[in-house]
Amino acid sequence: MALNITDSLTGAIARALKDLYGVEQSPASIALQDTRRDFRGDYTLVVFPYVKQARKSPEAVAAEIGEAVKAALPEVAGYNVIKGFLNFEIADSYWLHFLAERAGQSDYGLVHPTADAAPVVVEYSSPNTNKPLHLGHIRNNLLGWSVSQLLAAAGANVKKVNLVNDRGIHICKSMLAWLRYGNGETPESTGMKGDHLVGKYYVEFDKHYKEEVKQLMESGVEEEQAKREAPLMVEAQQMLKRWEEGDKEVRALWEKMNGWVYAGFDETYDRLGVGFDKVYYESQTYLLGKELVQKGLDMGVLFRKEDGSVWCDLTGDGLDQKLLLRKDGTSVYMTQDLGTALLRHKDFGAERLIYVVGNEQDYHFKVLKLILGKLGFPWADKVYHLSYGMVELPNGKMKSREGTVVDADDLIDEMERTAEEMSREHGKNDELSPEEQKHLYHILALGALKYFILKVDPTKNMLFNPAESIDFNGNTGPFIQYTHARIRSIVRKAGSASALDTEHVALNEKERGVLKVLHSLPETIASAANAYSPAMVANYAYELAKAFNSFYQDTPILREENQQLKTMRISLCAAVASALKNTMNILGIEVPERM
RNA sequence: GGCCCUGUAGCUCAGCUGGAUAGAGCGAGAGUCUUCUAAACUCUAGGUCCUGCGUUCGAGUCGCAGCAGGGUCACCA
Repeated sequence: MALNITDSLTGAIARALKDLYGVEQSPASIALQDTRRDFRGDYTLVVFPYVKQARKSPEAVAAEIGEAVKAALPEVAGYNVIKGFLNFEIADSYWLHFLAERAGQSDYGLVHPTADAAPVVVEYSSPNTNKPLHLGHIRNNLLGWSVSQLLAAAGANVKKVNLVNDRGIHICKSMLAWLRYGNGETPESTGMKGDHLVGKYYVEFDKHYKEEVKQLMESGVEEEQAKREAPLMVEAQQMLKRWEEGDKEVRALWEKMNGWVYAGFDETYDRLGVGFDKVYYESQTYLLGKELVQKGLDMGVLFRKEDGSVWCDLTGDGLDQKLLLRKDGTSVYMTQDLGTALLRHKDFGAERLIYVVGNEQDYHFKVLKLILGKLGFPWADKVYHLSYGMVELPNGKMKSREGTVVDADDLIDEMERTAEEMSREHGKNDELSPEEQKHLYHILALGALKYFILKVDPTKNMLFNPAESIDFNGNTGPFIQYTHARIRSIVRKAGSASALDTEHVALNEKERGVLKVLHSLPETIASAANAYSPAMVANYAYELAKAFNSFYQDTPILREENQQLKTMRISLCAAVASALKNTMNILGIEVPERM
C-alpha cells in the first residue's frame, strides 16, 4: 500500500493495454485526470486514444480495462464507464492508509535535498542603490524567495544570491545632488530611512538637471546635445570617472551613502521576510568577464573590429551582433554578466543558475545563454531566466515622473494598518499580548500582499489594485491563514490523538474531497518547481483551504460521538493544517495559530 | 518595421502534457451563527474562451493568418 495510487493505476492500465490489445504504452505516458465532480469516481482514464488499436467500441475498451485494473488492484473498489471515460473508484481504506501513513507526516509533500545534490543558484532582488524599493521590486523579491523555497521543497540545494548594483552614473547623481543641495543631511538628522534619503537626492538631481537642459535648449542648443552637456550631467560623469580612478573623497562619500541605502534595504528585506546566502556587489564584479572575452577571442568565437571593440556575432542564431568590450577596452553589462555567471558557477559548484529578472530583459538573457554556450560552458543551457511580467496599476504603469510609483515601505505600512483595523473589527484577538497582536497584524498584512502577488502566473503582467490587495476575504492569503488558525484551534482542543482505524471507517464525500486534494500535494510541488511557479502552489493552498472549509462547515469533528470517526477527522484536520503551513511557507507566508 | 509575450464572466485570475456540460474570487441577488473561530459556508444570475481558417474521433489548449495590448531591438543596466 506504500505505492501511490496514481502510479499503481497507470502501471495496471499499461499492463491491461498490453495484455488485452498488445498496445505498448509506458505508465508515465498514461494521463490520468481527476474525475469531474458531477461523476462518480476519483480518477479517470480517457480511452479514446486506444480504441483504434483495440478495434472495439470505447465503452467496451473502458469496461475491459476497468475490469482488469479492478482485478489487479485491491485499492480499486469499483469503476464506471460513461462513453469513453473510465472512472475508477478508490477504496476508503486506501485514503485512510494515506492519511495515517503519509499525509500525517509533518514534512508530507516535501522532498529533502540529498547532501550531494548540486547547488542551484537563484539570483533575485538585484537593486540599484540610488533609490528605495518599489512595488516592482516587491514582486521580484517575493518571487525570488518563493521560487527558492519551492525548489528546496522539491529537493534542490538552493543558494540565494543578490547582485547589488552599487556603482555607476545613477549613484553619482544622488551623490552629486546631496553634495550640492543636501546641507549635510543624514538619516539620523532627518529621521529618514537611508534609502529614501538617497532616493530623495536622486529626484533632486533630476529636477535641477531638467532645468539646466531646458535652459540650454532655450538658448538654442539641440536636445541631444543639451542632455549631454548640461553642467550637472558633465559633473556626474566626472564623478564617475573619479570613482573609477579610486579618488578617496568620492569613494568615501560613495561608501557613506551606500551604507545608508543598505541599512534601509536591510530593513525592507527584513519586513518582507527575504534574505540571501551571499550578496555580490557590482563594484567588485564589474571588471569580471574580460578574461572570458580574451578566451573567446582565442577560441575564435568573438572578433575584434577595426576600432578595437570586441563583438560576438549572433547572426547565425537569428540575432544581431553583440558588443562585449568598448573600443576603450571597458566592459558592458553583458561582459559583467558573463563574468558573474562563471564566478557563481565556481563559488557554489552550481549546476543551474536562475535569474529572477523582469521580462524586459528577455533579450539580454537569450544572448547571455548563447554566448556562454559559444564560450564552451556545458552548463550554459542550465541558465534559466525566470522572466516575470510587469506590475501595473489600475491607471497604468508606474512612472516615477508622474509620481505613481508605489513605494515598498509605504505599501507594507498601509497593509499593516489595514490588517490591524480588520482584526480589531473582528475583535477575536483581544486576549493576545500587544506583541502578539503586532506580530499577527504583520503576518496578516504580508500574507495578503504576498499571496496577492504570488497567486498570479509569474510570466504574466499583473494588475496591482491596492483596494483588492488588502481584501481579506475570498481567494486571499488571510483566508488561508484563517483556515489554518481555525484548524489549529480544533487540534489544540482535541489533545493527544489515538490511533487511526484504517479499516472500519467510512468516508463521506467532503472527507474524500479533502484527502484527494492532500494526495496531490507532492505532484503539485514537483510540477510547480518544474515550472518555477509559486502561483501553482498558491492555487493549491487555496483549493485545499476551500475543500477543508466545505468539510468543516457541515461535519462535526470534536462533537462527533463515534470515536473512530472523531479520531479520523482530527487526523484529517492536523494533516490539512500541516499542508497549509508547508505550502504557505513556500510562498514565504507565515500562518498564525489563532486570529 | 524585425523578434518576444499576452488576449477566458462586469473586474482580477485558474484551466498541467489536447478529452465529459470552461472554473474560482471580487462585484450583484438570496439564504445559514443558543452548537468545534461566520475573516466561513450554501445557492442564483453572469461566457461568440479576441476573430477566421486548419490539424484531430475530440481544440480555451496545437498550427497558420489577422486584430488588439505590452515588451524589446544601446558602446544603459
